[in-house]
Amino acid sequence: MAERDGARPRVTLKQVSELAGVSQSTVSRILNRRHSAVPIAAATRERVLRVIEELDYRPHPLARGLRGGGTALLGLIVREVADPFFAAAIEAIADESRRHGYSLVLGHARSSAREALVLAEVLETRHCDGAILLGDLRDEPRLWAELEGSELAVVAVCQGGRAPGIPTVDCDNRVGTVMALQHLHGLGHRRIAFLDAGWLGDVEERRLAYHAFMAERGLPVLEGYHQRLPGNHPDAGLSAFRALLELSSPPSAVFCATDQVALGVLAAAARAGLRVPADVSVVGFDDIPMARFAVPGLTTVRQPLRRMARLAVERLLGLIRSGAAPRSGPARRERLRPSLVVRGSTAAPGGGAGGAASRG
Amino acid sequence: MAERDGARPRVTLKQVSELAGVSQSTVSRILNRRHSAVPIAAATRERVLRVIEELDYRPHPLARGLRGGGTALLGLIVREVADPFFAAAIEAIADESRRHGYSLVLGHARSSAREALVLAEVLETRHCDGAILLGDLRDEPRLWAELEGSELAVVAVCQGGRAPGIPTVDCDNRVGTVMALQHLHGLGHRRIAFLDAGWLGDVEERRLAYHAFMAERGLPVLEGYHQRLPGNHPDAGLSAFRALLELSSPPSAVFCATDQVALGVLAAAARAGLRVPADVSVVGFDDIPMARFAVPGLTTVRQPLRRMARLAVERLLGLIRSGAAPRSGPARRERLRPSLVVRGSTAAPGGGAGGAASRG
DNA sequence: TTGAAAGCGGTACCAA
DNA sequence: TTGGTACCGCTTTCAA
Repeated sequence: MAERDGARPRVTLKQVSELAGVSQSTVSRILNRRHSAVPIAAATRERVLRVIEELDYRPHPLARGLRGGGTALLGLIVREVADPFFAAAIEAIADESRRHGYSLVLGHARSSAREALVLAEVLETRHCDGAILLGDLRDEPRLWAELEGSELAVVAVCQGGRAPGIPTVDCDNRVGTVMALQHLHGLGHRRIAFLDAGWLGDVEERRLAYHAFMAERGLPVLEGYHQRLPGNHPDAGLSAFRALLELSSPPSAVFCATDQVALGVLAAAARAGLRVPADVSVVGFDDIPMARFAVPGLTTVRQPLRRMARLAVERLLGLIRSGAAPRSGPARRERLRPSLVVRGSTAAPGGGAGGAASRG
Repeated sequence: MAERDGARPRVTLKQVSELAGVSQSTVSRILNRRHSAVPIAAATRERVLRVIEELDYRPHPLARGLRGGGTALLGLIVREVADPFFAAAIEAIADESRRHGYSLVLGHARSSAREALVLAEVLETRHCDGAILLGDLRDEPRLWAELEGSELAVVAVCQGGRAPGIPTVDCDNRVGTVMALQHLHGLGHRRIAFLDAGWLGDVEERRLAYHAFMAERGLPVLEGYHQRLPGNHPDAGLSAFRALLELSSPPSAVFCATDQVALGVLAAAARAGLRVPADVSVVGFDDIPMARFAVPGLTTVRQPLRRMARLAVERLLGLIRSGAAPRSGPARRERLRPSLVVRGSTAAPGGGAGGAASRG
């Protein structure tokens, strides 16, 4: 009755060694067989392994980490955990990490000086063996400062802008945008509007690509055709589409920087009594799970998420294994090719009563 | 050139103490002032704090945890990270945890013996000070076995079924279901179908509540009115709704166990040329972010997620502070009251050409 | 082929 | 009020 009731006090390496009648070093060696420039007697190993089994012994990760063995923990810093695209990315990264024996520590990066600090603490220490930056975090100066000074292994995913000295994995937003616009253009659309999704991340590249495409083809970007949204949310897409309808010459197609925005546009169109795609075509970007189930199904550009996750994790583990991150000079940037997914939200213009312009 | 280039070798407690001319104990005490049954000279504290500042010293969490100080890490075990409802829950829990200085370690629990093991390792060790189980994990025997044997502080959220000896926070699914059905009933619906969403979690309580409600009011649950779905996904809702349309007497309203399923129903209705709510009313459950932007807006039952998260984290921290979890007997179960959110997907029956029955 | 022992960075108990 | 010091559980030389 002396000890806390039901407290199974944890099996230690020492106990294993004693019960097996060997030294701790021996047990440790058997556990980490990779370091075996040292041979071990088969009989000894046998015996030790049996004891380990019997006692259901598990190495203490903290102790291990403290001594320099790594923590099997990867930090994942995300701005918006609940965003459908990022949620899917988190899932993919978590799966991929686990395939390699790592768990994720979630750093939710909602802007705020104090929070960024906490986050940095999680990172900077040896708590995590490495970290993945998911999404655009350029507006987190403390984070970058912290990263700069540390030798932590870091990889960025969907970072949008370049991260100094940090290997990056993202999809080729320019190519994706061109795919979307070519699709619309091919259907006969000329009046194509663009809704961005705030200033963050990949959105910027898509915006640039839109303007480049329109200029190249000599398509007009009328006043108001490029709507600036306050953030990446259906709400924003909804309002922006309304603004589009107020224009003297509304577009016949809308290219949205993200699916989230596009879903808002679909909602707005429905509420305005417009039919998609008869009255107006809509294209998104990302191919979030919901895109398939929108009404109508959303034509969009798919990011190869699993492959991106795999690549990011592999790069990160590579960095970890190879010692530290030589955070200097331009780092490798991996750009995966997206693909166009055509669903029901796009069609040739004029299928309805003359496009969105016919409204009112 | 002896050491790795750019490796800032980490400031330790010892260095601080030496530079400040005090002992390690003193520094440690100043850092953890809560344990101060011990007074400390103001001058000393001053000096030490300055050195800490100067050296930008941060305690090593691993070392701290090893000695028993806790890791400031909470394990979060989730089945489906990318599910919109759970993603929102993760966000809420992450925010709440951070308000208390804790980070989350993500355990992605997709069923698989080996994975559950890895997960258990993360938990069982002192890696995490406690853990939150999010969603139904009853089919993870290894997890429960592990939990049983450990003294880890654990709280379950949206667990659906009871978890033996584990404090639980969820919403009152029965009340929520009744709200939804009363709403439909009040609008005049009598032929109300139910789509479950697999067998997991809260769904079961909603199913029971549906049958109870229908029986009480003497409403018929015709053959096929309760569709069993393979899982919680729009896809499943889509197929199930099609099956509903095949019935000789299709329902005038559909109550879905989750919004995910309801979104699938909305898509299916649109593809079948049915108008919602004129031809058929649809109600969901959860109020995921997308529900507002569905076409039409989805009437649904909202779970008070922030409050649930707050409660869960507080309970967990309480357990952690109070020592261990006395994993025995029935534990407290907190059921929060949901609320009905009426949007455009519900209306009195017969508004269209006679309900879904009129199809074909 | 194996063992002894010195840490890793802190915390906390016991003296002074 | 402070300092000394024995650990926490494991890895890793260095010897034997």
